[in-house]
Amino acid sequence: MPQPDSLSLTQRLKQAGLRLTAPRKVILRVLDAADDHPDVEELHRRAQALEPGISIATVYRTMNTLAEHGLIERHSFAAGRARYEAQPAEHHDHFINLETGEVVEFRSDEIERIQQDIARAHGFEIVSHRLDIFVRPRR
Amino acid sequence: MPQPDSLSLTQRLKQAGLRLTAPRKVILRVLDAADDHPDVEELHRRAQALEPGISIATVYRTMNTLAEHGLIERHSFAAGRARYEAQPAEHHDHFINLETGEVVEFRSDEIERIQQDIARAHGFEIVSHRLDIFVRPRR
DNA sequence: CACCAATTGCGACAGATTCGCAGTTGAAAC
DNA sequence: GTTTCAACTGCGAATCTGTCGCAATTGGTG
Ligand SMILES: [Mn+2]
Ligand SMILES: [Mn+2]
Ligand SMILES: [Zn+2]
Ligand SMILES: [Zn+2]
Repeated sequence: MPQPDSLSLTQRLKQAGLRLTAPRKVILRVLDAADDHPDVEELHRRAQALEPGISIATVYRTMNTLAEHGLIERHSFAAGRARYEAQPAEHHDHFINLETGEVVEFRSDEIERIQQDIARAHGFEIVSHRLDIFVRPRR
Repeated sequence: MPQPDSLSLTQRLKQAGLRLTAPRKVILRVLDAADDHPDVEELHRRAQALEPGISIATVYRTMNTLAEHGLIERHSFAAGRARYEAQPAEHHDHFINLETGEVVEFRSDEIERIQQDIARAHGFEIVSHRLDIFVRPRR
């Protein structure tokens, strides 16, 4: 059951009872424009480009707040910095191209279904999951 | 194509051209005895119990070395410390019980196959992957 | 327009892991 | 059995990512 994703990030932020502050306006715009999976430093860089003065601590805190409220997803594909994306309309998993660092999204209803089946067989209920596939181009 | 897993960790260590030092003897024994997914602190604790004086820096370095040579697997189920296990004979994925912290292993040949198919369809070759499923007991 | 809890910027702090370095030691070669 | 020396170790300092305390600011409601 995905959330009402027809709403903009801004609308969802207010709906969650959070304040639409100046830094958040900028960060939400950055997230909305992103078609990749930027880390906090990159988000900060992009936000700074739009509006200098935003603190990186605020980016960190905002990502925490947005994640807690389900407006974004946090990933940790590799060691090091976490990476983020706006909560997608439909769940997907990721290929990480080890040669380029590029991240490609995919989705398999079949895999999703099997996960459910196995979890149920073990007496579990799935809260969340992540499937990260590290790949390289076929030669 | 799994590696020659019939060999003991010790044998594989030597075969990799690594030195079988006193601390490593202990750490390998700890890894071999573990049936769970301990973190560095826990490994250090267990190693200390067998042989006081082993430094945690050595445990860190040893885990890196063993991982580089494919003798162990490193996991990061949650934020915080990484967790380890001896390279299993057969690949498996993990359920993480959010209520107890317990880790349960499972394997689905079907999921593995589908991953291969999708990767191939994208022109990728899989190097590695991880599927972590965070669950709770069904009420 | 006043009010006040939520939010921000800043620098200090924390947790996990890595690193530099001097001393030790496997194990290969005498 | 000795010698030899690069690999390895212990220690503490350093690094890196992320969090926190606090005083100042500010959304948004009345
Ligand atoms: Mn999935
Ligand atoms: Mn798998
Ligand atoms: Zn994605
Ligand atoms: Zn496991």
